[in-house]
Amino acid sequence: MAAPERGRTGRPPRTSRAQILSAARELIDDEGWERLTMRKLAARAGVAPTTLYHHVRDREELLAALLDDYADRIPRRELPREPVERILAAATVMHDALAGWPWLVEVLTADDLIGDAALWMVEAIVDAAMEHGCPADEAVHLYRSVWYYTVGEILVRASADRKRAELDRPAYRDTVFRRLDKPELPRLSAIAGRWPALCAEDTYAYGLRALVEGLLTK
Amino acid sequence: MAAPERGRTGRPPRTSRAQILSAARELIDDEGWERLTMRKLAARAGVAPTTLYHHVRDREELLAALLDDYADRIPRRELPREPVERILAAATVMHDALAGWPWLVEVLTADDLIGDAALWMVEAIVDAAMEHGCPADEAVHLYRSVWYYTVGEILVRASADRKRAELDRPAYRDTVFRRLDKPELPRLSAIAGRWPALCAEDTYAYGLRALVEGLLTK
DNA sequence: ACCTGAACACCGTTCAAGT
DNA sequence: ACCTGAACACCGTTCAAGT
Repeated sequence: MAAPERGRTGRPPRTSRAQILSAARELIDDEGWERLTMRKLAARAGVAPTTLYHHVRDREELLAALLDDYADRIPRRELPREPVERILAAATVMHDALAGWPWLVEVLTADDLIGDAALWMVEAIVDAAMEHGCPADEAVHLYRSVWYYTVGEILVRASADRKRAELDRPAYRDTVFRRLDKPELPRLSAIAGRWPALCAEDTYAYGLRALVEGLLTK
Repeated sequence: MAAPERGRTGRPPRTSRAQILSAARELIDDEGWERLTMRKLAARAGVAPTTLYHHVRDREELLAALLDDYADRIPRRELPREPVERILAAATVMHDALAGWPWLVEVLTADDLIGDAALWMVEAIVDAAMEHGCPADEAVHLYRSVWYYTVGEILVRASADRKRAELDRPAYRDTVFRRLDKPELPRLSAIAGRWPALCAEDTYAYGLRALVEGLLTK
């Protein structure tokens, strides 16, 4: 009741939530999200660690805020009219957004955390599937299959990249494939040398199209 | 040279690596893998925290050991002869093995960590794809698409389950879908009420079949 | 209202010392 | 050879006290 519109009481703020968020983004880009600690973040923001708790509830809320923020920035693309192509395009927007900041997937993998701001992509996919002739349930299931595939791709690629960056150990896969000349694994033995190169290829779009066409031509 | 076959020198071991691993398994089953700390593990094993480092190099090696161990226990199933069905069956074995201990995915998501013991499943899929007529590269790409889809499904389901278990917050998704009556999201608004139920359905096999058939009928 | 230092209850890991 | 306590360099978070 007595709270004045403009004149607040007490000390004026020196730190804003926005400052904290952008410091957090810097820190994550520099060191990765697992290495974001409240204490390091405070240091970068130039405040005491305890000050952070005036602006965010806890570490988890901070990460969720970063995620929402990022989702808001995803530009809304014009999507093709043809349903199948529309699904592929919307899924690709999701995929590319995640690929740009793969740690998000690790924070968010719950089916849902696709906050508000990202729902238009879900809508696009469900709508296109229904326009193509799917009943509602199937459209949702299609969306979920696409989501599984997309999350998996991002995650596998992200952790492969991370492993590659930590050059200390020579990539477990390589040691596995080196000893790989077993009669019970003829196909893998034959292809062992080319395996790393084949895995490095970007086949997201390829698999996505197959998945969607497979789902729609049942 | 002088090392005797049987008579070792020094104090006899009181702790074995196997004991540590099984204590770790208990701890993970009780509290989840993120909560497995070296100190808690030591307490459960009845030794000093520092003792663990005599038996495993560090926490990461411990987790890798658990993973290898688990992979060794996956029973080798007889797979169908028909290629498409063989792919589906092998993928399902992978899927079910991971579903039984979903934290593994989070440890392992690198494309590779499918240690030695699990390679037969990869072999089965690549082999079936080639028998069906795929060239080697395509067979590998098919395997990877299946792997993405599988990893994604496990991960999304596991973290949804975890969220549900932490009942303190009322599932972000539900709050999102409650306010969901926006004209720009007509499909989602119409289906909002049924969304949770639809997401709870197990559609792994459904999407897997579509993906594989989509990939093979290009 | 906003910020802080001190403190609590933790971590993983190393290393010199004990048996 | 095996095990340990003490110690190091960290965590996230709370809370009473300062301005």
